[in-house]
Amino acid sequence: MALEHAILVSLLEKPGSGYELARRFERSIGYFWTATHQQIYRVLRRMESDGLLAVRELPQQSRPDKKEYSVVGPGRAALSRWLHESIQPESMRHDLAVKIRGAAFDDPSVLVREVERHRQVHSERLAHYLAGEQRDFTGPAAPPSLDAAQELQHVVLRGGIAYERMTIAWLDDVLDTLRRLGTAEPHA
Amino acid sequence: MALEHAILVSLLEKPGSGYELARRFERSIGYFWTATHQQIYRVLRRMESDGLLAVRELPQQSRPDKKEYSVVGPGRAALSRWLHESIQPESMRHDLAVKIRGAAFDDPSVLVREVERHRQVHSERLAHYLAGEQRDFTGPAAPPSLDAAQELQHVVLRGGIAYERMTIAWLDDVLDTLRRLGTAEPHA
DNA sequence: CTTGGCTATGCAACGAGTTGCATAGAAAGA
DNA sequence: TCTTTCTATGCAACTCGTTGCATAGCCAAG
Repeated sequence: MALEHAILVSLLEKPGSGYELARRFERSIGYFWTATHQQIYRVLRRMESDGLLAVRELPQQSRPDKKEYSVVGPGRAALSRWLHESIQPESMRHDLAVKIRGAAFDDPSVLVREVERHRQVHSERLAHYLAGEQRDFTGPAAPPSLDAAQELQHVVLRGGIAYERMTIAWLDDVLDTLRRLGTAEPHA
Repeated sequence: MALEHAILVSLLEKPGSGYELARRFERSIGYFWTATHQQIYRVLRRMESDGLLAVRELPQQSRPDKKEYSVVGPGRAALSRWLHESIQPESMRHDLAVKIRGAAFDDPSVLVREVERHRQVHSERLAHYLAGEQRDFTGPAAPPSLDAAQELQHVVLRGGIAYERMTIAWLDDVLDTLRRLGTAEPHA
């Protein structure tokens, strides 16, 4: 149940509402974790009733009220406990790879479009990460010296960048292979 | 619901029992998809009752009977349909990255051991993949020319290799960062 | 002026995935 | 001999995660 921990980290970095968390999960935290707003609201309520979080109701005009969550003592302790546990290395879950192997039982060339589309998405993500890196860490507007939290955010972002670069290179390899098979063995 | 599709691909590559599938999911298919035997048995039963698979009961002596599943017409059609659909590019779910960002709120050096352990696991996986590549595709015992299915298996395996190499390099980067922070700012 | 998007939260239902347990005989190692 | 491991399947209970829907007022674009 690492969604809880991802939420703790995100709220320690900055308190916020469920809605705000959901948006963060589409951006920075979402580089390596995703969740829908449903998931987030449900877990937030549970974490609050477990005493890991505190809520503050912020009435807003012309907008629904907002519940701002922040981490309290037991939440911080829970995160610390988790950091000292060991987790098992993640295992992949890569639909596209399943499709690629499956293409052997159909026409491989039907996947060319799909793989191109994925390549496009990963290119955009890479550009987005690189822009973020410039903005926050390596560009002229970035702070001249970084604290520990920023250093760690940067190394995670470098992981995201490395992942996208690797993925793009691999998808090019896949496209070459699919096109080679397409011309060599035209299917029905 | 891509587990269904992963099972279809695996059974098209070679019919087998739930138990055998579970073992494959620890090896080749498992490079990019995982499932427990529970998951697999349950889905197999559903797929069979949906008419996607056929079962053959193989009585065995001194061993529980085995149910060998194979893909039948509608199963093949379901796979083909799925191949023509588009799927959304996967999104990460990387516990370790959550931990790394979380380490800012504790002592970063507690993660060194953990990251080293993950690095070790990924090194072993890389060695395992490279051995498999030698055996099946690039070594002297590999078939001299490959059919489409083998080409596609190979390009997926190359993806696994690229992934592991990238991950190992990134974990080295993480270790450098953690160690730098550990000496620069010794915590309580 | 109407459609769609944004903020903000939530219910209900479902499907996906994990964990613990159970059975049961055979072979291999301590 | 005793314990563990392997083959082979399965139930029950649970948590995790997704999808569709609902509310509700505001703002911007067509």
